Amino acid sequence: MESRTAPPGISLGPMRLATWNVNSIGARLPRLLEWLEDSQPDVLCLQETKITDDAFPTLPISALGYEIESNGDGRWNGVAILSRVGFDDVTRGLPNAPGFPDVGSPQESRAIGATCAGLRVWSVYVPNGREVASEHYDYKLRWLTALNATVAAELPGHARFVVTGDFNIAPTDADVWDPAVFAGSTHVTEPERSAYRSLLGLGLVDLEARPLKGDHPFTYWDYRAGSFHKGMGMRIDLVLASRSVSDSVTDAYVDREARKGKGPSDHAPVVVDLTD
DNA sequence: ATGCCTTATTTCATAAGA
Repeated sequence: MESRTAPPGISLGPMRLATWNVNSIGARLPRLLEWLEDSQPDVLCLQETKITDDAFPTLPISALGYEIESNGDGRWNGVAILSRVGFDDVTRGLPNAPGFPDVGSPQESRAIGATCAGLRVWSVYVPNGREVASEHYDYKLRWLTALNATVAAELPGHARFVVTGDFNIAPTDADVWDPAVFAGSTHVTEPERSAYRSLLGLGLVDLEARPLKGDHPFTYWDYRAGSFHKGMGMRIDLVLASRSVSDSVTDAYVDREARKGKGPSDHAPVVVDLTD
């Protein structure tokens, strides 16, 4: 497919952007293909693909008109971007991300950036953190610092800029089904929320999607204990956008329908419609 | 008090997720 490159300041018409933590693209492929046909995103950011780049199921996805850029290391993690409006300037990994378990260890596959029809997009899977005061939590905060640095470096040069994906941060207490349950847990601590607010401080806007049902735009529900049907969710999949992008939003919603039925991911897609 | 579910893999058990 021919790549489309937009000159600075020129957008190429309406665009549907989406993000979805699919919890294994191998297990989710039938649901993903069905969702692509139904929802018709122009650009889809994926997280937790859990597959190497070589093994990525390119054929059935390209048959629907999408090009694929992925950054995967196999069993865990893994991110990708699907685009039917072309790719430019693909970046695998954050330029300065720490490794794990040591800062100097190889970088995990948690970020991929690309420019699609003039929109600079980062698909990110922020580390979980596991337990506060663990090495995993420290790693999460270091990783978020690196993400802040990347945004600070790139945002000034890209009027149309988005960083989206699974942030593993609930920005406020309203973003979890019961704040009392999360007291002392990761995802809600002040350092994590401070890292989120730092991203906003750089000039990004949190495009808070509307729920298709109920009052809470949750994007994740644990598989266990009937959490989805009881409304026990969290808003941790975010779309953070530059002011230019934010000003062009015509709709943004959480597609909770994708969380229903047989073999769903534990996350729902977030869909954002943009116009000129 | 804990598991509850789902995933991939070093598979009939484990690690990880959030």
